[in-house]
Amino acid sequence: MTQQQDGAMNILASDLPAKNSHCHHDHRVSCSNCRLGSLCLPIAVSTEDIEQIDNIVLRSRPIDKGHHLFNQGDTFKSIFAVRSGAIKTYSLSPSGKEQINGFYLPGEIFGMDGISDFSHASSAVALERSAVCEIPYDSLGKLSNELPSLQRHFMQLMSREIANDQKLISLLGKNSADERIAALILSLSARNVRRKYSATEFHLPMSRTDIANFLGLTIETVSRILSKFSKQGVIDLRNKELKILNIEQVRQIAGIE
Amino acid sequence: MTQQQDGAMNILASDLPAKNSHCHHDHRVSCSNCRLGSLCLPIAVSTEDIEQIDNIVLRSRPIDKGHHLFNQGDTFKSIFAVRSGAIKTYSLSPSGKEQINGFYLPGEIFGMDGISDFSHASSAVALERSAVCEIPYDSLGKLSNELPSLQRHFMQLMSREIANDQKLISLLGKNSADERIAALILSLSARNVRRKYSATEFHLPMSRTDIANFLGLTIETVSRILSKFSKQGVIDLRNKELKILNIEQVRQIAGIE
DNA sequence: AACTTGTTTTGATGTGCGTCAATACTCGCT
DNA sequence: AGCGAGTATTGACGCACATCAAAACAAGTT
Repeated sequence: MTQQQDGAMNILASDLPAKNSHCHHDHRVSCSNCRLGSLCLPIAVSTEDIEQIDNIVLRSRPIDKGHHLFNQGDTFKSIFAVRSGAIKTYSLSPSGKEQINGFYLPGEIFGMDGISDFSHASSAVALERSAVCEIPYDSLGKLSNELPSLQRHFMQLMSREIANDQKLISLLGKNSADERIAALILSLSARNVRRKYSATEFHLPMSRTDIANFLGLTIETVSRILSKFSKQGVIDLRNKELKILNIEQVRQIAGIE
Repeated sequence: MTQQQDGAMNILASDLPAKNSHCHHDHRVSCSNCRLGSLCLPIAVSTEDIEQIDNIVLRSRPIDKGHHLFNQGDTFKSIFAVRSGAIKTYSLSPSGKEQINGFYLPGEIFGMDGISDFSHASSAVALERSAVCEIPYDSLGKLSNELPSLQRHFMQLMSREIANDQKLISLLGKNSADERIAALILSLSARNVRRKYSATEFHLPMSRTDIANFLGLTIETVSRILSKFSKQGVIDLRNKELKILNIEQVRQIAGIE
C-alpha cells in the first residue's frame, strides 16, 4: 500500500530516504550547515562524523548549463550530489542513440553507475546553472569502514537506484504515452515536496526533447499530450512553468488508485 | 569500443565480472569446490577467506518450477546466487501489471533491490527446477568489513545491476521489436559463453510470454518475429531449443557494429 | 489413444504513436 | 525594438505493433 503511493512517483533518479544533512547552495558552505538539510546523508551520522565527511567533500563553483561533469568512458573517481539546479545523465548506445537515464534535483545523488568497472557508463550534464558536491569514491570507501552507518546508507542509495530504474523499465514497457507523462509529473511533484516546495507548482528544468527522450517518446507526442492535459484543465503549463490543477486526475491518468 | 561490444549483450541480469569461485549443483558442496568456478565471488579472496564465505552461505535443496524464493514486500534478509536452473524476478505495478525485471542464470546474483528499504521490491520465481545459494545480508555486511575486496566486489555487483538496467531502459525506449529480440538472444548467448557453454546453441528457460513481458512486447509479436528469424535462416528454433545460425546477422539486427 | 490444459503459431484488422512538414513561440544578441 | 537560432506546437498521414480470433502444437493424465 505504501508501495502503491510511492509507486509511480519515484520513477526518476535516486529518490533518497529523507534523512540527513550535507551540501549547500553557497559553494563554500559545510555539510553541517547545508540548507538541503536531511536529504543527502544518513541521519545516524553524529556531529563529529559529519565533520569527517565535510573534509572529503569537494565543492565546486557552479556549472553552467550544458557543461559536463563527466563523460561516458571517463575514469570513475567520484560520486556527486546536486546542491542546486538540475543534472541529467545519459548514455549513448552502440548505434549512437542517446538515452537519458535520469534527472537529478537538489539533494539527489548520481554517478554511481561507474563503480563496476571504474569507468562511467553515462555522461552527466547540467540542465541549468547548477552546483554540485563531489565525493571522491576512495575517500568515501575508507570513511565507510569507520562509519558503518555511512556504508549502509550508501548501499541503500545504490539499491534505491536499482529499484527506480526498474520502475522506469516497467513504465517504458507497459504504459501508454499519457501514463508516462502523468507519472513523470507526479515524480517531479513528489520530489519537490521532499525539498519542501510546492507539490503543484514548479519549474521543469528539462526541455521537451529531454522529456521525450527519457520517456521513450517523440517530442511531438509529448507536446501534444501536454496540450491535451492543459485543454482538459488538468494542468496549466506556460513554457516550463507547470501548475497541477487537478492532482487526483493526474494520479488517475498515471494509473495509480 | 569495449563498451560497444558489451553493448547489447548484457541487457539482462547482473552480468558479473568473470572472477572467483563459490556455489554448486550439489546442494552440499562448498564454494571452494563449486563448478561455477570464477563466476560468483571476487578473485582477490584468498583460500582461507573463501572458507569464511562458505560458512555464511546457505545451500537450499532445489526449488521446483514456479516456486518463489521471495515475494514483493517480503522483508529483505539475503541476496541469492543461482547455482543451476534459471530464475526470473518481476514486480507488480500499482495497477497490477507484471513486469519482469530480469532473468538470472547460473553464477548470477539477484535480490539486491531490497536493500534500500529492507523489503524486496520484486518477487523471484524459478523458471525451471533450480538450485540457489542464499547469502544472508547481515553476515555479508560483517564479513565485508574484514574483507575489503569482498565489499568492493559487492559494490561492483550493484553498480553493474544499475548499468544493466539502464541498457534495458534504452532498449525499451528506443529499439524496435526486431532489435529487442535480437539483443535478448545475444545477451543469453554471451552469458552462456561466460559459463563455458556454446555461444550458438542453448535452451531458452523462459516462455514466450516471459520474453514478451520482459521486452515490453506481446506474445504474438515475439512469436512472429522468432518465426521470421527462422524463415530468414538466422536462427533455428524448435520449441525452446535455440540454435543461432548466423550470429553476425543477429548482431546486425540488434544494431551493433 | 483419447482427452485435457496450457502454450505457441498464424492470420485479419485496428490504433497509438512516429514521421514529415509547416507554423508559432521564446529568448539572447545587437 | 527587431533579428535569428533554437525550441515548441499543431496538423496530415503512415506504419509498427497491439488486439482479437482461431488453429496447431506440446505435455501430462487416465
